[in-house]
Amino acid sequence: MIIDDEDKGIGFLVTDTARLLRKLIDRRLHPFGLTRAQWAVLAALAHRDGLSQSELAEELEIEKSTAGRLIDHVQARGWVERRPIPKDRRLWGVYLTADARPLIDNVMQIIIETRAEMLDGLSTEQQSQITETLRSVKANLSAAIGAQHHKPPAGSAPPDG
Amino acid sequence: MIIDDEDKGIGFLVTDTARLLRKLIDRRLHPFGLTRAQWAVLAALAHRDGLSQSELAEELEIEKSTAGRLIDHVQARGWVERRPIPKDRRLWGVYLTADARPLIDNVMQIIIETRAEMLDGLSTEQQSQITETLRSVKANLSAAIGAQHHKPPAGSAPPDG
DNA sequence: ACGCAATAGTAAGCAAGCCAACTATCGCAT
DNA sequence: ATGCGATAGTTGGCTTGCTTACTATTGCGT
Repeated sequence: MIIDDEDKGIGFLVTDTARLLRKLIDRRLHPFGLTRAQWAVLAALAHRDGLSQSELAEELEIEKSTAGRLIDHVQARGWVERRPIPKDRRLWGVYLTADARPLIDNVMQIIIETRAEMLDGLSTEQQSQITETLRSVKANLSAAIGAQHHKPPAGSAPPDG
Repeated sequence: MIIDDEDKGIGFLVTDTARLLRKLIDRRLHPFGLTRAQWAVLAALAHRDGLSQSELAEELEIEKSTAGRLIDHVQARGWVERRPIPKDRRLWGVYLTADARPLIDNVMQIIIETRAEMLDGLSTEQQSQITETLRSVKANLSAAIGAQHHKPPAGSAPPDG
């Protein structure tokens, strides 16, 4: 039951790394009035504009409620607009505005620089390996969450005796 | 036509992985009335009991305000208590209660199982590599944040407005 | 002894993430 | 065509995280 420092393990390492990355990027984007999460929205739309909110949520792998609020923020800043989609009145397409374009170019530079700093000292080989490994881990976690979704934890609440 | 994970980069990969991990563990600990972040507090104290709040914050690499609130929660649940430290009246030692011990044993099992699922299919070699690589990345990020700390963003001025 | 900087902890405010519950709309089956 | 389940989006509530600002206490230098 003693937890070894070294054995704090990959979980803590991933968590800490993600937190530091968010902290760093949030600070660097702060002068632009932008957060990392909001940047992800703009980046996704730069890749493919006009996604519906649910498509955006799926793309970013966040809940639709979270996506909706992120869109609120960037829309309030004037970088994005919601347009109704005539075919289905439930849908709202999210589109970048003209204002967003120069912002994206600027921020993209910062992101690229930050990525370089983050990966400083890593060999190309290491970068490929960590990418591949993280993809496996992510897939494992997705599978576990999916399973959790269909069947609630076996040990916790089986009142049927 | 799902957008390729490929060019999203290691940053998004780390972020997504951390988020999935948190989601999974939060769900599995929910029956215990515990979150992943609160578990980290208990785990740290299981490793070394009686830390002050600032020491705990440093150990967990979070801000002391965040740590304070986490302690509030686990204290409210009765798993931890704050004891004044006579030598310095600013300090509060955080100690596990007797109630926490069996909980920790139970949760530890779940954490270990989850870790195994997360790492399923990875070779020992891959596990060592990702650990080492993540440590480098984390160090790079810490360095960047430290630099940011001393010298506010001088080079990158926001585009007017 | 006094004043002042540093440290420990708290509080308030904001963003982001989750979940659950709700409304509106759609589509399909009867 | 009607009604009902499924889907899109919103809202409210909660936790975590950071930042900033505040109080209390300490310790050091003069």
